[in-house]
Amino acid sequence: MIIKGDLERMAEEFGHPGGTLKTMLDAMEVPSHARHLLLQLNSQRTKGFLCDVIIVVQNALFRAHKNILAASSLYLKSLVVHDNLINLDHEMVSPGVFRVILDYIYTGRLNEGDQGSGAEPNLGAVLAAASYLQLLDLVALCRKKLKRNGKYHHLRPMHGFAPYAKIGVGGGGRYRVSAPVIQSCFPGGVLNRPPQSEELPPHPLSSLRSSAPERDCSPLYGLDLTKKSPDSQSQPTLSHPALSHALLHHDEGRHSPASRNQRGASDPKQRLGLLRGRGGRGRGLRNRGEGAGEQGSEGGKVYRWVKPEPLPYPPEDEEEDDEEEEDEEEGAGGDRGKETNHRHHNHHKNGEEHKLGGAGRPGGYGCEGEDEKSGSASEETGSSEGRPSPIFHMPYEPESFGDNLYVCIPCDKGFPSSEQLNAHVETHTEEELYGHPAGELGSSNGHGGAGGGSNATNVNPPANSLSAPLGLGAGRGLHEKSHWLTRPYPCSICGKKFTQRGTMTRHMRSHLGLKPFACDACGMRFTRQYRLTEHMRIHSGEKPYECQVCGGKFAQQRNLISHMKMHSGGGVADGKLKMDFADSIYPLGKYAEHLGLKHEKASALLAQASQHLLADAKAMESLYPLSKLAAEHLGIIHDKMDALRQPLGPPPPSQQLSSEPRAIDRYSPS
DNA sequence: CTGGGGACGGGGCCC
DNA sequence: TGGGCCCCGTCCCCA
Repeated sequence: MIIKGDLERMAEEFGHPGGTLKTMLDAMEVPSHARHLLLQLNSQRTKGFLCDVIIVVQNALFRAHKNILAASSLYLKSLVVHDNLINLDHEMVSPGVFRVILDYIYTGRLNEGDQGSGAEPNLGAVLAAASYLQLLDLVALCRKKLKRNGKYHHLRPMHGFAPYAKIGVGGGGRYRVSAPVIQSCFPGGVLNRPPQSEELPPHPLSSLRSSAPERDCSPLYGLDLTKKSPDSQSQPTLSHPALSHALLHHDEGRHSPASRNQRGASDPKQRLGLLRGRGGRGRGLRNRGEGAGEQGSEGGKVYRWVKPEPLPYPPEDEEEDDEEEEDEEEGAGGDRGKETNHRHHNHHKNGEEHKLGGAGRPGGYGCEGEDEKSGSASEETGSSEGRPSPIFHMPYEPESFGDNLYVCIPCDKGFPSSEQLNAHVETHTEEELYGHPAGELGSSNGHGGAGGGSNATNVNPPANSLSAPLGLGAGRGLHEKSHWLTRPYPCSICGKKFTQRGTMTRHMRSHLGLKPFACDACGMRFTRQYRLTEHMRIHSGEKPYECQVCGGKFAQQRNLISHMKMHSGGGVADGKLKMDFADSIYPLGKYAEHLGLKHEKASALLAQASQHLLADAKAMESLYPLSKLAAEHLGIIHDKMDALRQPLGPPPPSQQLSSEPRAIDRYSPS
């Protein structure tokens, strides 16, 4: 499998050129070792075992191993080196094509898909995607096959980029991002790049070979993306969107201003790729100190809301393991892409493999309650891109559903491409959506409640109910409709709906374990910078929030609030009282500004305090100044009123509630 | 066992 | 689009 040339390159890659080669060759005493190793890796991928990276391709998620991807392509390496989630431009790589590519990476075989059907992937698409992903070996293989098929000449003028002519073109395409890293190796750019050698690649991981010259030829490769800078303040600025994307996420983990400056430079979808780790989450799985997370168990799978069905394949895909002779015709390079289709049947052994969340997700994101009725692609209308679409994906076995990877939740029709699915979704009228006979598509039991209690809403979300408001009874349908209209941003993993896209994106991070913000002190990671800011107070010992009743200090404002509720005997029981305060405390709000409190917050505290003061004047006074204002509002403690008429000085240090701790500013990207 | 504090996650909302 | 802040809620620890 690994031939001499590969080992030379590997030796060079790992810094042991020349003399070490013999050692490596000698070490390969079992000729099938490499092959078996790859088979094992692929098997692990199909099971999701030890998969440490998720590749998002449009609406599809694939799981894989960073090492494999990194060894296959410098471009992929740059993406996965610090991110556990990478997002590929779906205009460059379709899910179907990427599935083929991923199979190739793990097997060295190129499954060209169903060429006859016209459904992707086809060689041209694979070629373009391979070029984009800088899988040079695959590029060469595709070219060879295309040439053999007499099709390559159609692509050749564009050097294989014909289907994606936007690449490298100066203007316009909305998703015209991430020109392949190849570009940097050829100053003329991708489109000017001379055709690659027709020499076929020897090994699916032979980017090891390509890495050396690429490092030499582009300053981009001078960036060591594999090394975290101990000093987050100095980060290179990249003009290359793809690399800047990759770097961006590294930077976000370091919170450097430079990284913030990268905002907007990369594909917005790629910004989703902020994965820093998949620490175990959820109650009872606190990942203190990071690294507690487990990987989910799905591998190389795409996700959609479908019910897992009994699979026609055995759970293990070992059928491939034997003894096909490769390199039957390609000489030194060793063309691994046999013409025979080679598919890897991924199989869920149990429902757990349908979870994305992995550990800490009891029940996972089940797909129960819905039948799989994969239909055929037929509708071809416009696109619903850019607007909410009831399209969701759940773990599934690509091979189990043929090429119709995209399933419309309402009608369960499958489509070979997201475009077709989006087009199909367009055909669903609102009347259809809410007039659907109840129960036909299953019951709804998850409303994705607003706020709080993540467990209650994230566990076992019924696919159909969470993803689309279909199949509902009249009354319930209206209710769901209101949800749908007021929460137009559904999570593509669990289907929970959100009022704002940003909230949904943030929610997605939690699904994927995206924790870009790392504590330099303990390594703990957070999904939000604000959380890190809070957390840093643990290390700094800063407790800027002080209870004016008992003098207790708190590092987190919310804990002070909670504490104040204790003082006030349980909080505000009368919501109207709270509102009355909120509506009438503008002067207080002004004063609250001095305290760093927002108007609403001040009113809430005031309301809480006031309830207490009605029974305990001492506490009222102790909440000074808020309580005094409250007292004024309530007409009590009149003897304090004079004090309020005096100019407001700066608040006591303990009341600078919103003052962000300067000591930890360095942790803030802003 | 209970209450309080510490710490953290998720969602809403505004900027 | 993301950051910042707030709120709700939870878990864990400890007295």
